Amino acid sequence: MSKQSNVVPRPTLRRLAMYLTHMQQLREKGVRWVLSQEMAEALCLSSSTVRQDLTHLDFSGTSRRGYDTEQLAQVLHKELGADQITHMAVVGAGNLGRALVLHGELEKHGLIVVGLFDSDERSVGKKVAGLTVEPVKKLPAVIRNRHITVGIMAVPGSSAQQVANTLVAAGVRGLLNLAPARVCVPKHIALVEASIIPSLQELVHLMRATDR
Amino acid sequence: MSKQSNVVPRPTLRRLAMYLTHMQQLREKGVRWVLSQEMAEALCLSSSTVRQDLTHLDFSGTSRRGYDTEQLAQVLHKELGADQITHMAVVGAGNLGRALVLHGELEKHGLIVVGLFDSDERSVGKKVAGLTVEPVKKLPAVIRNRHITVGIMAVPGSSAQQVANTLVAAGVRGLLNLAPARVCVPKHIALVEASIIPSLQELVHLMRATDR
DNA sequence: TAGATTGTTAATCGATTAACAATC
DNA sequence: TAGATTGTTAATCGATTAACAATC
Repeated sequence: MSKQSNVVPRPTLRRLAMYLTHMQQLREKGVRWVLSQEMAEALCLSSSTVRQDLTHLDFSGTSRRGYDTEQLAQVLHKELGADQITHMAVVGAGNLGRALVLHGELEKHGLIVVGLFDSDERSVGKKVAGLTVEPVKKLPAVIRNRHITVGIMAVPGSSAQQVANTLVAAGVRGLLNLAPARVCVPKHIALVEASIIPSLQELVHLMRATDR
Repeated sequence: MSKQSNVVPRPTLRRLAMYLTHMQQLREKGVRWVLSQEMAEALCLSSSTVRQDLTHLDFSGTSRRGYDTEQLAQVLHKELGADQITHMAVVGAGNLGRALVLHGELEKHGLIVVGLFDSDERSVGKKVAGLTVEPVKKLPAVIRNRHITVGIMAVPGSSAQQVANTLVAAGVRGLLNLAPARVCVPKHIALVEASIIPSLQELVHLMRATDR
């Protein structure tokens, strides 16, 4: 009945998102029940990890039958905040920033881009899928007026920290950093890194390492 | 002289990429030496973590002076594979896939997109920055002919596993998964996940959790 | 009931942090 | 030399895995 202690470890959190997409796929196929062992196989995990992860949810399985896919999908949906609308701002109207605005999948998860900013005068005023690129100096006012709680940074590495500071000062409570540079934020601000270049560098190293 | 044991832990690897961009920024400013403590502050780490990480490199600092920024940049550059050209294929010519092809920064790191594929007939033949979108069925031949070693998956979650299988069968040795679904690959294939939607779900959860 | 699967507890593994000896 | 910083070793922390009792 009452929620678990509520501090979901980060690695678990990432897997919860995977469980949700997997449940949605199973439900489309009409599968009602799934075993921890089956989930583990589908997602390259151990069944132990799956069961441990699910203890963080306000949810239980049934011995010998496994987990109700619909119920699990619902609980995960809520746990990952998809039951509420989140307003986001994208900073950086380059190729990546524009791609995000055009990305239709976000809305399915309650995520809406309601602001697009760029520091380059020349791109200000351009339209991207119904949104107009606005200058970064308008950011603080827009963040407040449109109730934006998440900032997505799609800027060059050299300006990443400065943009992060601006967003935090404007009042966002979470940052997704897509820039190829680490940023520092106060610890009450949630930060997730998903930069592509560092990920590719990691990948290339792993490939070399297995060579030898 | 001889390389360290050469199994760089993943968390360390991610930080090595950060150290490299930081070194490049310092060098632009003309900074010759940097202390582990200074690096730690700039990147929100502990100096202990920085020193531990650097032990994985074929490189040493100097007591009381710190690390030579140029030398460290060089060693990191090499360690992360930027000294060699890596040919990559992007699968999925949607907004994200096209943004990657147009992303000018990749080449600075020795990363070149030499193939762009899509399963949708309608986008086949279109040009994106000098590359022509090719049908997925040509993938195996192209991977071989153009010496492609990395596959970047920018496809819907529902087709992610199938695309991964195709890429692996075609002979790539590393995969960057940008699709919102976990994929399984044989263990000799390097895999890095950098999907945006799961990252945003993680972020939204973290924001909620700190609320309470 | 018997048997298989969950939920949970304990053991293992790996990464981070702390502490300090070696070094410049 | 004295003092501060690196490199390294040991202690701590956290996540994963293994094992098993509870449950259906």
